Amino acid sequence: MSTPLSFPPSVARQLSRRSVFEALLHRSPISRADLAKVTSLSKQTMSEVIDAFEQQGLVRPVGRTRGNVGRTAVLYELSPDSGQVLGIDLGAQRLTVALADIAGRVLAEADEPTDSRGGAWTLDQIARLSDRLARDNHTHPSRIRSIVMATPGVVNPKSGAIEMAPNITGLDHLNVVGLLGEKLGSPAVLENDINLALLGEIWHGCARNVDNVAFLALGSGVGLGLYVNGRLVRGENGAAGEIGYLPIGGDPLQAESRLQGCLEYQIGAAGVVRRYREAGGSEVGSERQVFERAQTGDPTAATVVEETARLTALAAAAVIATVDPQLLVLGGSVGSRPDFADKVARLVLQLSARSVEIRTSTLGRRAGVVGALSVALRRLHDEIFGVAELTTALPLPPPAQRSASQ
Amino acid sequence: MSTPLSFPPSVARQLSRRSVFEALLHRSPISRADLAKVTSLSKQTMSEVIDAFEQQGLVRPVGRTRGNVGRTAVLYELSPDSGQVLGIDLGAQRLTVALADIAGRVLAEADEPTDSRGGAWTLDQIARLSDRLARDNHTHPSRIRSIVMATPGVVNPKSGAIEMAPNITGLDHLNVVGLLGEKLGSPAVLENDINLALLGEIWHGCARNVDNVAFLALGSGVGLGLYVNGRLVRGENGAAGEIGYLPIGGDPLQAESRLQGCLEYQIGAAGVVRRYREAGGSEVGSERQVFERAQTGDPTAATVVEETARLTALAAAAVIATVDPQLLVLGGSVGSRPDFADKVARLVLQLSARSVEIRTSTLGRRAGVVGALSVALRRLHDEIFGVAELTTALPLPPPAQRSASQ
DNA sequence: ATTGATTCGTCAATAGACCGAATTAATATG
DNA sequence: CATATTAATTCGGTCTATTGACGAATCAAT
Repeated sequence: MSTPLSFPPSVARQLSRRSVFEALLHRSPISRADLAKVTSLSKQTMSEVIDAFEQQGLVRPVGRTRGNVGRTAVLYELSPDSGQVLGIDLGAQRLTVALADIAGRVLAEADEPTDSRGGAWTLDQIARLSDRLARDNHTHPSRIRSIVMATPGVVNPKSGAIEMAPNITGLDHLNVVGLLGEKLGSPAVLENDINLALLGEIWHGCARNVDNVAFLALGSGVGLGLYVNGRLVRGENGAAGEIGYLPIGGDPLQAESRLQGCLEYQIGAAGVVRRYREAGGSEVGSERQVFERAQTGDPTAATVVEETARLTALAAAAVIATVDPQLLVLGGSVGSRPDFADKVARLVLQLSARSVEIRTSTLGRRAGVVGALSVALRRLHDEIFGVAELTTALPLPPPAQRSASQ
Repeated sequence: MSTPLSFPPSVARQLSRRSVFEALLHRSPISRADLAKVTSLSKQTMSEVIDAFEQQGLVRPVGRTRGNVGRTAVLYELSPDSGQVLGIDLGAQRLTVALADIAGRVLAEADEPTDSRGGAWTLDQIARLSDRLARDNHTHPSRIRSIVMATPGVVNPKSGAIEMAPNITGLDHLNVVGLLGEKLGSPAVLENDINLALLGEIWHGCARNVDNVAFLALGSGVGLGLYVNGRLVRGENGAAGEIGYLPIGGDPLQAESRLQGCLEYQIGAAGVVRRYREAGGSEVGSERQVFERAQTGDPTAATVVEETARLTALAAAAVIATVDPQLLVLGGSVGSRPDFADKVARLVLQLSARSVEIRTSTLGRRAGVVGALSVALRRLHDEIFGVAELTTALPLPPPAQRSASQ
């Protein structure tokens, strides 16, 4: 329970390093004098810290100031080759990989169709694509120090293993984290794709600087990412946001509802197609066609789309009533269609007691990789400058406690 | 943005003090030698810290060790009069007040019917009762250093003001925080009563040591408290957990639904009574009688109760699908009825994809005050030993960032 | 070209905080 | 009563950060 480690004076140095690093992260080419001002550390301390950083290869000089009165200052920035991170988005159709340096500068991105054979083939494909990406960018895979992969399905927050990956075959029984880390030579972590898309929107997308966000993704399935109090909500089993199981749109005790979720049975891609067929619509290959036909005047399709929007809005209203987010982001291949998102937004505002801001995803299918990068980056930073042990709130004593005196 | 204060070596001392305090909190009569072991600080440092604490009046010696080989050690405990906190639960019917010392030992508790005139009378009543409680316990109101009050309705998380208090008249337009703090002579904070009941169960009740809890309270109204990632979820407007507005149990666009909430219209106390009347039941004064009649064989009442349980379970299932808690606690005057809770629990397990532990509140109507005490205590601790500025995660740089070199 | 103002960065001195080792104090045990 | 054992203090040394003084490098003006 109680903190196992002592606090030698070096915590102070650790904190100093941390705040210098943070300043470097945000105002990159910067002089030691300015760093001292920003961090309100002394110039002296600053020189010591920067020297250490430079010896470590974390930081490098980039030119000097010019034009100002007074002596010129040496400018520093985070060294791009001091550490890199890899983000992977493993989708059922598409595999995307991106590389960023320690300062969060995105160096490169690549994607290709996912190997449909699944299992070990998929892992091989990931390794190959990542490797190529690194080499094409004049860097070496060994520089990569943190890897995060977005995957559909439920990721167990304790073991980090994939528990249900409906659309990618043969991954549930593999030690994906272990194998991936081994193949790529650095620690890898998995996270649900919707959660990472949400984090992507928070870092680079439409949800910047918002602390309470709900991300509703509607595509082949329906899912929710939750960001509350500035932190991702995973849930006890990693199953937070599995709103396919919301008791909305049908009888939740029915067989289909129990199997794939009451709501998902209706508004998932398969559900949309089924409802269109049941309503007498002609044969379609995918849910996309239903939406396209609705736009070109097919009344049956329009009704199906309308009902889909209504159910989506009900789900959104349920989430809003439960967590009261500041912002609702609509995403996914269906959810981010402008016509559809508009309908949903209008309905949500009618349904909710208080008004919520609603936006559509700006990163689209890139959201997953970007989010993966952001987590990989954060993990790397924590590894170098972590102060996790110090941050926990003072736990209150258990009830049994009674005064020893009197 | 960046940390405004510097880190003189005294952060180290602050952290040491903090961890010594924590150890004192949990293993109260304890010697300096043992403290040194537990915190893994040196005996030397420990003596310095304890000396300072003693001078400050935070700690006091209580006897010595006996019976062991070697020199006896002086035992210390947190001094009960070094700081006290007050918890208040302002209910529509009942006003409860409790006093605890800095170590979380509950010193006294008192309650009486709420002054039905509301507004300023209620505030006066609170001040009077609190004052009496302090004096009856040989302490002085001036020793109280932190006050937290539970109140029904939505509390704005930014201003701390009551925004909707449906059952207590004349409080919404008063500066309750200010007046209360003034009357009682120390800083006061408001929090929603269900949120505090949840925190009460987490501190002293049935949800100890659980990090993801949903507390579903069903009484005159219906509400939810959410505890996620070890923190309370308030929502952007303090309206998280307003599940009366879940689109369950009726048409969410209907006038009643929009006004008081779709779900609440059905399963709130008024809704239960109304449904019983509509189903042909004889006249009843309160929802309680409906539940009692159901138990004594009234078939109409039984049907109404059954439907209430079903809707409650649907709401619970919605919450579980959204946040995936480890534990669901049922509370409130209706929700904690054993017969009712059993029904709901059975239904929830049928409805949810994965099994969740379900318990009923163990603190009952005390939950609110206990939770208020826990928050008041935490605020006091943070005031003395806060390290809040250091705990924020390293923010990632914004997307605009580009390398200055090349 | 010289001088002055201004800013950058280092040096040296000092204070706060920690630890480990040695020392003194107080007790139980044989 | 001597001895082992544990508690607490004293002392010396290390690490970190601050402060003020000072040299170095530049722009601006004479």
